[in-house]
Amino acid sequence: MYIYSMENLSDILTIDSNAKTKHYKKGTILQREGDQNSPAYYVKSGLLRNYTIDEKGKEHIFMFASEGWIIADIESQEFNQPSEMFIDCLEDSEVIVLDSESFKLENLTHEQLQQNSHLMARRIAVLQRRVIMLMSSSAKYRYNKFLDTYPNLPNRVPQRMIASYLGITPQALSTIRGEMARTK
Amino acid sequence: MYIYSMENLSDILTIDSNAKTKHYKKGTILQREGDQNSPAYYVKSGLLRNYTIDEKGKEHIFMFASEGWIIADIESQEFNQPSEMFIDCLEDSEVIVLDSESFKLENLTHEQLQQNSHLMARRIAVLQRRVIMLMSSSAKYRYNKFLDTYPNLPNRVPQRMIASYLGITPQALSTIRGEMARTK
DNA sequence: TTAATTTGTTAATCTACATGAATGCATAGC
DNA sequence: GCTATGCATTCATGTAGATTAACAAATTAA
Repeated sequence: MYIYSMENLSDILTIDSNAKTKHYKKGTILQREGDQNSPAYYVKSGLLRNYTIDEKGKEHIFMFASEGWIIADIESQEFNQPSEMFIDCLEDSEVIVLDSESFKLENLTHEQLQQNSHLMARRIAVLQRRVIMLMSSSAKYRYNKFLDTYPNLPNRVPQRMIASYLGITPQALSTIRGEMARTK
Repeated sequence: MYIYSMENLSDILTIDSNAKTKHYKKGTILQREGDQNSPAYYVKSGLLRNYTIDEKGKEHIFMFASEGWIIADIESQEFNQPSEMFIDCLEDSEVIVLDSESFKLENLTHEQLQQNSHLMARRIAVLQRRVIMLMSSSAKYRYNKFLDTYPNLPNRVPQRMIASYLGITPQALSTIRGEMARTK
């Protein structure tokens, strides 16, 4: 699974000329664990997230995708396996659904492959940083880094989901915020 | 930075026909933080690792690369920035050094780009799993998963480095191993 | 060979964060 | 509009793993 931003919509439409914009209500689940041939979603407006649910029933959020981002389950696409993750809408959203077929590497032009490689390289960079942060930084540090990196998200995303993204409980995040407010 | 395996050497040589095999002694540092134009390394024999060092001077290992793997700093290549990571030899190693120039997307054929995309997709899958594991699993579980996934590495890699890869201290890993040995 | 350095183990203590529960607010459904 | 469900906060308690330190075994250097 990955997310990346694209310069503009015309790029998308050369990938899949059949692509149509769809409107989804907040809370709509676009993809479930177990789905086959999971498509990619380009977000025109609104906000999506993808996440897994572990054995204990706990959600773990990988990524938020707002305007101009693509979100997809790269792993299931690469290995042709049923998806292990969920994608849903945190706001009413306009989304272009890109058929999994049109995203297959065989169907991409040289240019599109290059573009794709850049986007994947960036995705790798983000994931790598996140691994390092999880291994070496406190929850407080990670939260501040999150605020720096995605300054517009905190207004739009419930705190329990930010906590999930950071890998801590909502209670722990609340405590951190309390401390920060007091220390000022 | 990423690592991936390649079917055979001929693939490599079409990428960089000038590539020569070099021999390095155990402990040799191939790349340092701050290096520019970091190349990719194909491991013919031996064992490499890449890692960062944080503000407190602590090492964090991203990956081990044994025979047939490529290791490189994708992030620094993608953004043309000085590398933030180290690469060194854990054993005497035979390595093919692939010039950063020959790895630029502009110089790759359509086939090579496709190949590259597959490898990056896999790398993303691995990193994603690692993020999830760090967020949801105990050190003990992660260690056992590591043993399952890389059964030949524990003999070749010192424990403190396995601990570093897992994101725990050597003492914690030792305790876990002690418990496992006792429980049997 | 001996000395010096690195490695792995064990144990005592400390701390960041989890868990569970109670409370006040906001949001959504009817 | 009222009720019910979900969300954020706070507190009390529990625990995994960090830290510090001491020691034995293995490796490297002289």
